[in-house]
Amino acid sequence: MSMNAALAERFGQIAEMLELLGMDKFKVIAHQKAARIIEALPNDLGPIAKAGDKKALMELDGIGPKIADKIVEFAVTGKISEHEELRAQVPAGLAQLMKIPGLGPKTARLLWQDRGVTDIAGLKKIIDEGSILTVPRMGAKTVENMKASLAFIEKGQERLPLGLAMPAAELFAARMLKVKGVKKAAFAGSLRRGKDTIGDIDILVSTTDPAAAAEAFRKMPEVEQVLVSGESKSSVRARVSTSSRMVKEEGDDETKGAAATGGGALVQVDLKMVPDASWGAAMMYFTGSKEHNVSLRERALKQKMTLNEYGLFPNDKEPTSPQSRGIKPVASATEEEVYAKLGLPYIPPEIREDRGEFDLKETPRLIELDDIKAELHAHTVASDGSMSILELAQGAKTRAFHTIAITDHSKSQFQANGLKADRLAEHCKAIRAAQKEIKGITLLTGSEVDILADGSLDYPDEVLDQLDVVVASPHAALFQKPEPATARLIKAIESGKVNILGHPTGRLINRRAGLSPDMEKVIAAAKANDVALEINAHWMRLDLRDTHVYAAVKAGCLIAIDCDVHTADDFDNLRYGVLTGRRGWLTPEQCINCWPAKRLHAWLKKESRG
DNA sequence: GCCGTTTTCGGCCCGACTGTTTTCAGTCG
Repeated sequence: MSMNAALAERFGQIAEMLELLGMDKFKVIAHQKAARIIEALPNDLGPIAKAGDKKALMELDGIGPKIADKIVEFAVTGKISEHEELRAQVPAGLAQLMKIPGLGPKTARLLWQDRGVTDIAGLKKIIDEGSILTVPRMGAKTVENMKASLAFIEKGQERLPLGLAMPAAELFAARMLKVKGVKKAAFAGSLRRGKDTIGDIDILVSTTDPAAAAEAFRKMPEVEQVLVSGESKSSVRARVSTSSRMVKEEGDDETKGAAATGGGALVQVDLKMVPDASWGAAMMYFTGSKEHNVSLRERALKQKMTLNEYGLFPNDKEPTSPQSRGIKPVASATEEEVYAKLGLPYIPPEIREDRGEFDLKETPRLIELDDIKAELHAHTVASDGSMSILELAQGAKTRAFHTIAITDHSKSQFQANGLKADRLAEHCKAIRAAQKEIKGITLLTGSEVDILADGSLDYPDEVLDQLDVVVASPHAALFQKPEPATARLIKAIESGKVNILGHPTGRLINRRAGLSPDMEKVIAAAKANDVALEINAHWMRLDLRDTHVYAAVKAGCLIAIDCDVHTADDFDNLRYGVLTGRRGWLTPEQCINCWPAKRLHAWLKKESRG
């Protein structure tokens, strides 16, 4: 585990334990915030912390003198004394208790101090005995809900990958649009912000008939449990497909798919209903992030206004909500006008993370799907792809790309039928021959060459020199420690033979953590050597991840967004790569796939590479 | 514990829903 991850984990635990002890909630929030900030940092805090550079640490938003001290203490001793002391007081199993939906810190504390419950097993015991009913505020219904939530978390609830959640959310929204009275329907939440995984699916509708919308929502075939159902919101647990292709093919046919088979993943889906005049304010509220919204509301208060999901209102400091008293909002119908009245440019959803977006003077021109004009990472049947060279070229041409690079695996990927040098030479001939058969798109010869554990490349220089494009990627030895991983990637970057560093960490979402190199150093090396860092657009990879893209973009490093095409459907993953790029504030200028053919081809031929 | 376009002290977003309650606490997003 990297130093940052270990620190974030400890601050998260400190926050949890303080909460369980009923300590000051703002101290809790401060530690939660510190954990979140540190988790998202691209660079390793180790060197700064070991040097005792408190001042540098305190420059980070949310890190003050006390937390800086704790970071230094951890870097030097490997421990945080406050963390150790709290652990001696609070049973470790209580954290698990708080992960049960509906069971928060107050209840966990009550169960612990009143009944001696210290973990989930203890909770189950008093549920079975029935003695839980004598705990204050514990009635039969609460216990029933608790049992359902226990069953839910025992199935192991992973966050749902973007590529599975988005097709499902589009299906739900499309259905809601057909319900009587519904004027608009869209998904919001972390899904709209393009996060790589999501905890639940948020659907917003504007409607004149909330009761009809709620009923249609609860009766959808995927719904297995209704959690909440009120006048303006409903929450359910629904089963969604875990085969991304199926949802697309399924369309709006409600009889097939996950709901019928019982497969798939169980996910919480929230429906929020608002009048159409509140659409913009509601979209902002429901899109988040929470941190972004808190900042917006604080900003509103400073301007003598108050912001909620119904609109931006003058702040008359009355205790009841302005909309309930018929006060007319200053802005509410569109997100643009709400931002404008707060003195802000429109902020794209993907960057609403309270990470500098409030300093923007105008809306940044972030990359869009249609900006992408080239695919530079694709496999054919020569290694582990399912398409021929011509089929691949045709697929790229259909998407109006001007260029596609054929980059099959190198020899060490024997399980993927990687090409030895002689086969690669033949393959390049075949690519050049295919070029003669298809017009309107440029075919480039290339390889996805393995970066071996020591950082050397899987082909000798003279082989790489023959190729138009070299994508270098780590595939094996993905459990390396951060230091050798950093050296490995930098050695590949500095080889002078590489155009693009492919899926730099090798992570697989929910399955494999991959490498944890010092990304700040990798980014600096890539910038210095004019190597582009890839955002692999496959939803199981999204590697670089958003925070790495953000750091790379700030450093002026070039980015490639590629689908790593193996089958025809893989081209459709591009939108996830673009969303990840947008989360990193990526502009088309900094993304080589957006460049005109001439500029891209000239860049690939740069002299430093062969 | 953090932070400053009122502030270095005194704040720190806002509303919906549920279940258990006789008016509200706890949880969630």
